[in-house]
Amino acid sequence: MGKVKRQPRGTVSRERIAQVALRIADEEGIDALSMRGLAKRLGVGTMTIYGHIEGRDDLLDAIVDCAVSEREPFVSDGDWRQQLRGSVLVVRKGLLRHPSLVELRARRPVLRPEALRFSEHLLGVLRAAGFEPTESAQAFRLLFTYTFGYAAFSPAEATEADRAEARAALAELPRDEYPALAESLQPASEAMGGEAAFEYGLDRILDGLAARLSG
Amino acid sequence: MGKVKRQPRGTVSRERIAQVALRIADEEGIDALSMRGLAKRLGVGTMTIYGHIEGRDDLLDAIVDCAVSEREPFVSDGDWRQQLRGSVLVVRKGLLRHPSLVELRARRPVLRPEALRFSEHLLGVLRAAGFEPTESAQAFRLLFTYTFGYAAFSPAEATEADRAEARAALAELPRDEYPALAESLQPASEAMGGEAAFEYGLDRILDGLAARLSG
DNA sequence: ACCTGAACACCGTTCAAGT
DNA sequence: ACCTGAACACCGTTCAAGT
Repeated sequence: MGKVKRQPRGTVSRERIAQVALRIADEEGIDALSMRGLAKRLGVGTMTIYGHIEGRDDLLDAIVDCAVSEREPFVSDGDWRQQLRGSVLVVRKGLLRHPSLVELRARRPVLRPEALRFSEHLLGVLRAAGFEPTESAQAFRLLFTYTFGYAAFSPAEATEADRAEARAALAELPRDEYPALAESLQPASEAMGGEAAFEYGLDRILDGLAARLSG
Repeated sequence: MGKVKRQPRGTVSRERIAQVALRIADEEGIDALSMRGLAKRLGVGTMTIYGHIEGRDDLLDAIVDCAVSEREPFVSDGDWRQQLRGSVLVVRKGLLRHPSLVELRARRPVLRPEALRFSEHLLGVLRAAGFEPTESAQAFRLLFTYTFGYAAFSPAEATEADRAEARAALAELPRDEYPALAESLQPASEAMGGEAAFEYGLDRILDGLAARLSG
């Protein structure tokens, strides 16, 4: 295909490759991101990528760096609870903007320095609030797990087709064996949006942590 | 290779295929499970599988059914809090035994009737405890998200090599920029095992939910 | 009826060759 | 120095053929 003109040398760089790869991963998922497809999108030969990126694992690291680089600052105002709540919501916003971060984190631990600033910030707030080091680590894990878990396992990110499929599957269950699920199909229960449900859970977690300090 | 003897007809069935596939998925991950590799393990031609399973998606459904079928019964004794706590721990045990369930759920919603009994049970306990339908759905999502999120994102399931890599990466961070993470490298903070941390978080969530009923 | 090899369109990565 | 086509060992699935 003569359509795609070869770019002059030096046009692709680690950063540019990561940007385009991040876009593909966010839009179509990590599985749909291939070295060959990425090269085609960049207008270069497949092997050109290997001049700037060591391989698929390194490409995923580059994607994380690219996605994390545009994060908003964490919240450092207010009491410890406001800081945790605000900072968790900042990260949630980042995960909504770049859903591939969740998929990437599920595949392997993310140890990029910039990505670790979330851990550092939350741990620092918890320590300053009065939690001992061990409990701070446990509380951080709770908040981290909930934030990433919600993004990974919440049905909210599903398409309308997915939601229709879910409704159909639930409607086919025998009512007498699944009475609570049947009730949850009522409009009142479905009305709750993804953000409201996320904040409900976050507030229960913060209530539970607050009880540890005041008790 | 004449080593692998052909099995007589009818030896493979949907159940047997699912059992072997589940084993591979649990041990090596969903990505390592291939139709070709599975067929080789079963001692049949690749296309024989397609006589019993519609395709890869159907294979994953069959795996879920197989893994869920051996779950322990949920806890129905005690007050609502004991029932929630006990039932969540039953599911956590199942996820530890079959880690591929977590990977599968992360890829797409699981709508198999037996798998939905977890939702049904927890929703029923929450309704009986006095939560309204909408709040029951939110509280269930919180518990579900935490349980699956912990299995997906907790570093506990990592190998010793992974943990060493994590320690090395953390040790290389500039101490003055990551003081709280540096502190968390101390032995006292690392001593907490995966189960203790899971139950810590679960208890904070239950505290937060209890506060909603008593407040 | 049940099983399966060949073929097609993919994939990541190595290697040797092009400019 | 920088880029890349061919090749290798994979993948899921369709199709037509074997028994």
